[in-house]
Amino acid sequence: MDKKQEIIDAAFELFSIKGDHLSVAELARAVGIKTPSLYSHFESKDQIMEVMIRREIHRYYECLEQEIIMVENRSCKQAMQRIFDFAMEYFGESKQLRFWRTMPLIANEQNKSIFRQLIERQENLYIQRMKRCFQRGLENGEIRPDVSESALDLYFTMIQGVLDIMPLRSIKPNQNGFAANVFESYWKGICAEPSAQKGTL
Amino acid sequence: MDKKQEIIDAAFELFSIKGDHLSVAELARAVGIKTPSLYSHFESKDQIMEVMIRREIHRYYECLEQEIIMVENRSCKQAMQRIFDFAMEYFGESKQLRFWRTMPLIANEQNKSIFRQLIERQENLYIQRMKRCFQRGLENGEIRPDVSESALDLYFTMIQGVLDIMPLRSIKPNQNGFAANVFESYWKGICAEPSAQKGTL
DNA sequence: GTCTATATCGTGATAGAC
DNA sequence: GTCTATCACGATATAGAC
Repeated sequence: MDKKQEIIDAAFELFSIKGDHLSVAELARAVGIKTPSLYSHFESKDQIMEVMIRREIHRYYECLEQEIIMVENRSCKQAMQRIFDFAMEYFGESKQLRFWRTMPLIANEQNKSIFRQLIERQENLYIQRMKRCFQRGLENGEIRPDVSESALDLYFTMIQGVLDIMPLRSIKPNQNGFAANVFESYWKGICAEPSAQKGTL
Repeated sequence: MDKKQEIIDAAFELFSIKGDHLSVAELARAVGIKTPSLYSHFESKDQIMEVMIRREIHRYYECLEQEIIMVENRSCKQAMQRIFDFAMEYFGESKQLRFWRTMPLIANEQNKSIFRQLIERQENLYIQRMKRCFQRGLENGEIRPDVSESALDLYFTMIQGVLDIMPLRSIKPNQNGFAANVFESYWKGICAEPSAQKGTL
């Protein structure tokens, strides 16, 4: 088995728990070696962090990309719902949620800047894809014609916000009612036939 | 002037920039004394952190409370808009946004637990108040009668989400268009006469 | 690749003089 | 209340044997 990989895996685990406070000693212990041995695999702690964070960012947007491709010929509602659900599933793993909350706050400014740019680029691709999905909904009449494009921004903010609010209120990702109801409320606000939609309360 | 207060102020500034990495040496320098002198005012670094964080949590919910009282006899839309705007103003100060992002990630588990409880209690009061506002909107016909209570959760998630998304897309709080448009989209989704609302795009 | 031993630094905190 | 001097500790990292 690949020790390098093992180290990165353990670094991810520890980082999502202890954030920047993870020490190389803990990391070494987690993979069953002594501290100096880490330095046969990596140059520095910062390098380990960089590789680990870069991998997770890449992994997330890779999965997201695949989900989007899979729903490209579905209805707008189905697509938006699926991508919403995907975010809930991915971030439902509390490790991953903590990773993304912690990552922007790391001390190393150089790494921080690298990740910012990486994410901004990926995020723009994601926005473009969802914009097309939204347009499709407008064109095929799923979405009311008077709905502005800001409703798509409301969609993005909803996803982020649900992920903030659920831990704040101690709602577990399993209790899926909260997230599902919020999405229904959102969709009801932009869909063409509000009276035809089934209420959730 | 009160040195104790000065220290807390400086701790807030530094914490919102450097998070948990702020050192007592920096803190002492910031208020123009040497490290050991800090310990005439406080018992430990953890205590300084506790007082400082507690103060900011209190300050925030105090302001929020006042805003809510001020809009209690206004229309539902005006009230929701005002509270939304208040959040944008408060967190528009990047210090405060960083404070609230960083605070849940501090290392000291005991402090962390104290703040969790403190916030959860305040947050419940806030939710109750907004629930009443929402009910008012339903009763006086501002909000469509078929809108479920989850639309209020969508409101909360929107506020949180806007605060996440804006820095992610490098949108400055001054460029108020983004937030304002998202709120309009939200309101359009729940208000009684969608055709009467002015679109924003 | 892994180890023991060690270097070097920054940290939070204390003792004790003024 | 503030200082100088100092401590104990844990951090990252390196040297060099196996």
